[in-house]
Amino acid sequence: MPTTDRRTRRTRGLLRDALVSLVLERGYANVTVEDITERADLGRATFYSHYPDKDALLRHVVTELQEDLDERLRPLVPASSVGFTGKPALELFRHARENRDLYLLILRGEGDGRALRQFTDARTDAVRSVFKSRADHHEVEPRIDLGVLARAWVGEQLAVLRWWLETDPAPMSAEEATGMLQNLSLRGRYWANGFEGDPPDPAPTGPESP
Amino acid sequence: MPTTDRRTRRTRGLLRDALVSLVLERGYANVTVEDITERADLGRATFYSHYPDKDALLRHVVTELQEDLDERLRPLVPASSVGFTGKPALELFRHARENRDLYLLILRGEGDGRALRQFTDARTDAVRSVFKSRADHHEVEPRIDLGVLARAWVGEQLAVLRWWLETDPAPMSAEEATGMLQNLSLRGRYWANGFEGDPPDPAPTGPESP
DNA sequence: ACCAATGCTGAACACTGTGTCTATTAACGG
DNA sequence: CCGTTAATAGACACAGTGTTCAGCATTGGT
Repeated sequence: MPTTDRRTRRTRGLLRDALVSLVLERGYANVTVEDITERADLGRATFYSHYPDKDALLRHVVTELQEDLDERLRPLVPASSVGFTGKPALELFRHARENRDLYLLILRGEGDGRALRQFTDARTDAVRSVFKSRADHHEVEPRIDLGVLARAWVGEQLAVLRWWLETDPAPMSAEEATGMLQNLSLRGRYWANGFEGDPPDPAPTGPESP
Repeated sequence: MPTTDRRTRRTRGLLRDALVSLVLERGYANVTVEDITERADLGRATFYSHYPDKDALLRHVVTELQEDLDERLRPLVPASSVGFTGKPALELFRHARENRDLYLLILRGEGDGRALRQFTDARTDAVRSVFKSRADHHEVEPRIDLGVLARAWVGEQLAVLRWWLETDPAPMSAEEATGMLQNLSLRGRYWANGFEGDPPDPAPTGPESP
């Protein structure tokens, strides 16, 4: 339900684009409301008739992105709770490529990291619920708390996503990147580093280990 | 080589503590220089005779923390390039527990995420070089680019570290937490989720997958 | 114990950016 | 076509910044 008035839509879009480009250029703290309205070619008063402040604009932009992402992920999730298809990760990477600037802004923690926290937490919740239904469906007992597992997986995902978006020229396709990520995450670092077989048991980590 | 003058040391310490506590209470953007000096019980002018602005203080505090961490990690690194001891991760977690507030501030991306980026990047570089020397030492061929591997591992580590610091009451000891993290990271998500054996090969991810 | 050097302080300063308001003009949609 | 709503320029009080300076207090070295 986008606002009906054409002027409003236009103005908010201009503000969004101006914010994103300016923040990537100078960093969130070095962008003023006047900078934004100037680049958007709008009066400063106009800004305040849409958002109470700079933070509110950023919050709105990020929330919008999340909703868009959720919509694209929704049809994929039932499938992924059955096997390890890697499809949600692929869709995330595609979505990120289509909204590269905004994703970079978020992943770099601009705006006091609030955007990144919001994004991370939302992803983590979604991932945890997929893990949960997968565990139930296959009747397996997770060896590690699913909340922790979800956090670790999201941390891994977003670190690689940031690398993939920042590296120029593009190092690989979204398919290749998520395939690699999937292999690393499912098989583990021991395998990824090039070793064969099972990793050694972790060294005893008591207060005095020889 | 700490500054010799006792007054200087005292003042900088007070500023550091005031900054950290205030940022955790209100968020970086909602803390003014006057807030800091007031809590530290110092004149506002004093602040500017030490740091040009708020950002500089935060940068300094984070850099100091990094140097302290590096010093504690240095003796452990040669050992860890031989096997997968998990000792650097354990030391990181211990260091974080001893500097809980500052770590929380960093991991939450306060201060436009600059601190977090600085911290993440430094860790990533260190980890990559360990991976590199391990690969050389054991003469194995990494299956994934070591830079990517390092980023993923640091992303995983810091996500779990943040969870461990934020969860109250403390869910487990540093030894338990890093042991769990090590198992997850080395053996992978397939194992951690409770499945047995090797994960299925990733589904073909071409433009048209059935 | 002394004292030159250095750090701390409060007050005043100009300046930048914020958020609000108002009267006016322009564009919209039904 | 017209009543409604959005955009705008300009003015306003205000909060926080970063600088300066003259005084006072603490310091470390001799």
